[in-house]
Amino acid sequence: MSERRYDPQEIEPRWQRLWADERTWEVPNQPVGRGGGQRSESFEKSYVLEMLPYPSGEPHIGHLKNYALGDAIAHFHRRIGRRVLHPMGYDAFGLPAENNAIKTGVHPRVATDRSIAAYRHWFHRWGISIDWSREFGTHEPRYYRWTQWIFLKLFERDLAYRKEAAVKWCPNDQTVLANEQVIDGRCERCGFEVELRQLEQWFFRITDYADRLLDDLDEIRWPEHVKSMQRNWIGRSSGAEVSFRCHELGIDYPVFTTRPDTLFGATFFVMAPEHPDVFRLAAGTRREAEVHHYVNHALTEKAEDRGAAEKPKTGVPLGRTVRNPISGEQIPMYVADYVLMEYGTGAIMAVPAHDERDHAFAVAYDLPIRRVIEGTPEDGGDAHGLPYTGDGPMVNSGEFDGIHNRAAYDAIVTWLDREGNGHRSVSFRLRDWLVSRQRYWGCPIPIVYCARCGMVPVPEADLPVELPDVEDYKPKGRSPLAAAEDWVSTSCPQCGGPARRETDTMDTFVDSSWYYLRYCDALDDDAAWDRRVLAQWMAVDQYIGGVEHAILHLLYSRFFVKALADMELLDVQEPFEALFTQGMILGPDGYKMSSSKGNVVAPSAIVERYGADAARCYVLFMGPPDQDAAWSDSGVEGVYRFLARLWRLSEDLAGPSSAEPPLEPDGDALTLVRKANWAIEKVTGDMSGRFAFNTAIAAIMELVNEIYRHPVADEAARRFAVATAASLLFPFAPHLGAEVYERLTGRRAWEEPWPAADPAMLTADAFELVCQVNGKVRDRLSAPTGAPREQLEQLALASSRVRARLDGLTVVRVIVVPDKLVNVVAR
RNA sequence: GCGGCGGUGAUGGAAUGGUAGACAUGGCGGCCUCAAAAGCCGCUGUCCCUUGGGGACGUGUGGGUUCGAAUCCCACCCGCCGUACCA
Repeated sequence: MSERRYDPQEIEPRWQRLWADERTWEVPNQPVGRGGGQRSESFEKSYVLEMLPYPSGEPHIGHLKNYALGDAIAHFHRRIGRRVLHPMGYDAFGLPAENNAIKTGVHPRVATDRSIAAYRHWFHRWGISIDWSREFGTHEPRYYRWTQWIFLKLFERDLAYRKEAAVKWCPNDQTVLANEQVIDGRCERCGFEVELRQLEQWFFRITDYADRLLDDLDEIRWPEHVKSMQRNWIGRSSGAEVSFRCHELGIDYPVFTTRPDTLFGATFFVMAPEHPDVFRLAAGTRREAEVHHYVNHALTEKAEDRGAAEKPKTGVPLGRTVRNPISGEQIPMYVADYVLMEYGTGAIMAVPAHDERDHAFAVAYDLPIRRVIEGTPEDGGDAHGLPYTGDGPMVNSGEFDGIHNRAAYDAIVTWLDREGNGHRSVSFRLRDWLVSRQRYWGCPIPIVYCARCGMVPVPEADLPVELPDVEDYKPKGRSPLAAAEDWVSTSCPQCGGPARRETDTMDTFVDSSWYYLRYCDALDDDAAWDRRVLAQWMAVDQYIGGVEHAILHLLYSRFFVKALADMELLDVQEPFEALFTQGMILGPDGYKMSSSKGNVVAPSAIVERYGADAARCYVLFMGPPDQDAAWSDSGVEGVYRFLARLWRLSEDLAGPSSAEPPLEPDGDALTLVRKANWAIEKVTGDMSGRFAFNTAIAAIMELVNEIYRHPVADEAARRFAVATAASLLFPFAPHLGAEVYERLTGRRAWEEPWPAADPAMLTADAFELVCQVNGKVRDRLSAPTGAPREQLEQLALASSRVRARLDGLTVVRVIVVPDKLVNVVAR
């Protein structure tokens, strides 16, 4: 054995230099000629993409896992003959760089570019196969020029609009937030409790796409839990809108209900404290003061307290009544904080007999409870207990009595429609996307305000509206850009008169909602992309990232693609055909890594100690890649030992002779050749379809172990086995894979087609026949492969161990599974 | 509450109707060495029979389907993630 040691610090930079010098991973676009430009038939494309990183400091271990995963897939796709697009960029705008600027005075651009340099360095050092010719940061004017262009396209189609609304405001970050950025009533970034503010802001009309965003989930290969999160978030429920008329004021109040069948049971009516008509309704009644007091209290209450699950129901009467359109009775109106302004119409019909919340309220305020659906025990419903939310025949419902409530549902909606009192309706939980932010480090919104012309879009030719430098980044409730007077003050593109620029910037999720489109045509300075070039690559065939983006980024991107498709700017309906969500790497203590816990594992330290290959292999070997797993130092050492074992084999066997399998191997050589073919089959299977990288790597380990177990086998067989191990390992540990493969074959692993197993080597002459008696293993015998069932049965019945178990019993039946087992059933 | 996912040795995990525990970690023993490191080889689910070998048990719990169940079905317990006074 060699005296030299496996030294990744020598091997890895050598290959990295070669790949950089030769630009190995660059893939040019196909020329787009007149008329043509569609995807060429001569190759199958594969767009493999990991979520782009937000550059902050240095990459962490989660990045390593993300890119190790994507790179393995990209390499595998290349070697099975696909043309692979595997680009990289940076999600470079955002609050952390800006907050850092406030603290240190360093311009966010400087800090961000420094981080980008670090990320780029490490991606090279990890040996990730990236097409660097397409790299960009979303903070570069050559990119955000087109972000602004998309904004204008949305504005043109009225998909971007400005309106005043009660919006979520983070008092710490001094900016508004999208609904999706509020977690449990707190800012997802800093954890401060959000406040409601009435402000005029920019929105994207994502709600126009709610139905398609929901329905098209069925068309994409995404993990079920991510789809389910999106379905939840969009929250479609179908029901009816029903009008309740207040005669005293002569106003119709519509409510949304999913249970029009219970309309006869609506015995009171409740409005949200935020409902704009609450004060108007109470005005002049003896309840006026009480209503004011209640509403003011509700509006100042913290979101967290108000939403508390076990909170008792409170509310006050408005002193008015509305008419139940179907029963004709006048029912009292209330204001209560359990009704939400943001959902439905901000008012509800209350059916205490068949809704838990309405029931609790009715009990607290002694309101009438009228059952309209009879519960039946076989429906699982208590025939007497209320509230009853199950199904059953209608009662107390006039002409609808006696029919099943599901049938009554349709009948009542039809009746409402005919009488002009309501109609079928669908309600969504999804709100429009609030995209403006009162912060500096983001993409400027390309709009100017002119005293004469009003809101005017910046002409396309004037893009980009460049982000100016400012002195003071500190947020003061308005964008720091507002202080850049020279920049704000401009002239109107329409009339030439004095005008002022929009000083809000865009939510950074806007930047990342289309970056994968730009990669396809990253160098195009005349357009965001050429539709024909986009057609060569889109959609992304495999997207890989963290589950934390299940709603925000993934929903916004889907919305963008649908909106752009409607504008005939691209030809797909979904951006990401398949999605893989990786699990988190936890600290060695099993907790989420955080500097405050002191359990952070820095990839730089691991790579310096064990090399990039060992680090990459280990994060893939830890367990199924979609599962969380705790870091283990001894685990990475084990993988390093495995790589070193393979490397030492190549030391012994290096040389110019071939690594072709021997023609007619026997004995140890045959065992080795078979094992190598078994590994090819196993790794190929683990990588196609499912991403069982952990078991793929385990199979290569088995192969290497087998080679060690047969040190005196025929050299041709050993060379073939080692070269095969290197070839299979290449997608996971590209440096060592290339190194060993070249030593044995003189060729480059990435230029080789993926190996195909020799079917003749996948089966042996004999197999181990498992003999069971009544389902329990009693013996294992060697039997010839492909033997007929009768022969296997006889073999098993001849076994003395089997016979001993059958003593005194009668054989009832014998089950034979060819090439596997025999089960003797005896009584 | 609703939706999704999961529960297997000391540990990460493998096995998706056919030999439970691949592979790796940790542990124990051996070889090499003056010694150590590295490396190589072997053993390692639990309990029992006092061990050449054999037996029983064993995949959260209880039931079911099946010749055969970690795997399929029903009920329950526990954990994680998302969401929630959504009408």
